[in-house]
Amino acid sequence: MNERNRSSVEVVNGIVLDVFKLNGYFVKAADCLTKGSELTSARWQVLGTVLHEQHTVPEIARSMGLTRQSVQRIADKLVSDELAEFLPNPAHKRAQLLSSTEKGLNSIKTIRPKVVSWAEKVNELIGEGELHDAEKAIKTLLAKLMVAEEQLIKRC
Amino acid sequence: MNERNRSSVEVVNGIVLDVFKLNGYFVKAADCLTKGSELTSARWQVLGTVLHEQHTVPEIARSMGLTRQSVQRIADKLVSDELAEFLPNPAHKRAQLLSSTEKGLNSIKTIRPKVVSWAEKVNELIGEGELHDAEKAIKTLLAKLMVAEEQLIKRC
DNA sequence: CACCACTTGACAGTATGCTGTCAATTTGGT
DNA sequence: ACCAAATTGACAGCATACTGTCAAGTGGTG
Repeated sequence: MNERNRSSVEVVNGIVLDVFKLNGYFVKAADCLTKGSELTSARWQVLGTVLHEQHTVPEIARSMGLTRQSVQRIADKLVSDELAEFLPNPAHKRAQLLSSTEKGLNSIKTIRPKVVSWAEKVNELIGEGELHDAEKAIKTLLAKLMVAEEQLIKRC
Repeated sequence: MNERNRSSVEVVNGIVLDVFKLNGYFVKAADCLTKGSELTSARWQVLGTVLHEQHTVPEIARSMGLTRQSVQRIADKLVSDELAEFLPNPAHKRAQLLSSTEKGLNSIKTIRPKVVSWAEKVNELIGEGELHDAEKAIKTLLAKLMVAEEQLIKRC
C-alpha cells in the first residue's frame, strides 16, 4: 500500500465518521424540535414530503434513500394517528397515495416556528459562506456516490 | 419571515436531508464491507477505536457522539464474541477498559483490503480535490455545531 | 471526614432502519 | 395477447440508537 492509498483511505474514513456524527447531531436536533408535537424526526420527514403532493410509499422511500419497508411503517403510523391518509391511486391498484390530512398539516405548522428559529441560529453560527460551501460539497459528494451505487455498494 | 430567513431555513434543511442520505449510504457500504466477517458497521467502528489504545465505554461514546448505553451494548457483544475484552482500570473501579483481542485484530485485518479498495474507488470517483473540499467543509460544520450543542439541542 | 454533584454500569422500553420472504399487481418485451 | 421481470404490500426477525431509571463509584468542597 503506497502513500497515496493510505492517504485516500484516511480521508474517506474521516469523512464517513464525521458524517455519522453529523447525522446523529441532526437527528437529535430534529427529535428536540418535534418534542411536544405528535411527530418524531422520521415522521416529520415523511409527512413533509406529502404536504403538497401525494406520493406512494416506494416513491418516498426512493427519494429519501430508505427501504420501502421502513417508510411503510412510518406511513402506517401517520395514518393510524390520522396525520395522513391513503388515497386511491388511479394509476395503480395496490400502491396507494399517501397524503397529509388537515391534522397533519397543523402538526407541521406547529413546529415550524421552532424549526425556523433553529435554522437561523445554525445560519448565524456557521456563517452564510461556509454554510453554502458545505451545502455544495455535500451535494456534490452525494450526487457522485449515488451514480456509482451499483459499483460501490451492491458488489463490494 | 423575510427572504433571508426563508433561504437559511431551506439551505439548512437541504444539508440535513443530504446528510441523512449520506449517512444511510455509508452505513450500507460499511455493512457490505463487513459482510462475511464477524463484524457489522457499528461493531467495526467501536472495535476500531480500541485497536491500539484502551478506552472506557463512555469515552468511546463521547468520541463517537453516541450514548454510552448504545456503545455499551456493542462492547458487550464484542466481548461475548471474544473480539474484545474488558481490562481492569487502575483509575476507576467501575469503568473498565475495552481492549481488542488478537481475534478482534484479525477481524479488522481481514476486511482491511476491501476497505482500502473501496476507499480508492471513492477517491477516484470523487476526485482528490473535491474530496478534500468535502472533508474540510464537513469538519468545519461539525466542529462549529459541536461547540453550540448546548444552545442548539439541549434547549431548542 | 461528610456531603453533594457527576459519572458509570445495568436494565427496561421504544423508535427507526435493515434483510428476507411471499403473493398480488404492474410493466415491458415478444 | 402472453409471459417473464420488476414492483408493491404485508409480515417476520434483527441491529442499532434513544430515553429513562436506579444503584455504585468518583471527585471536589465545606
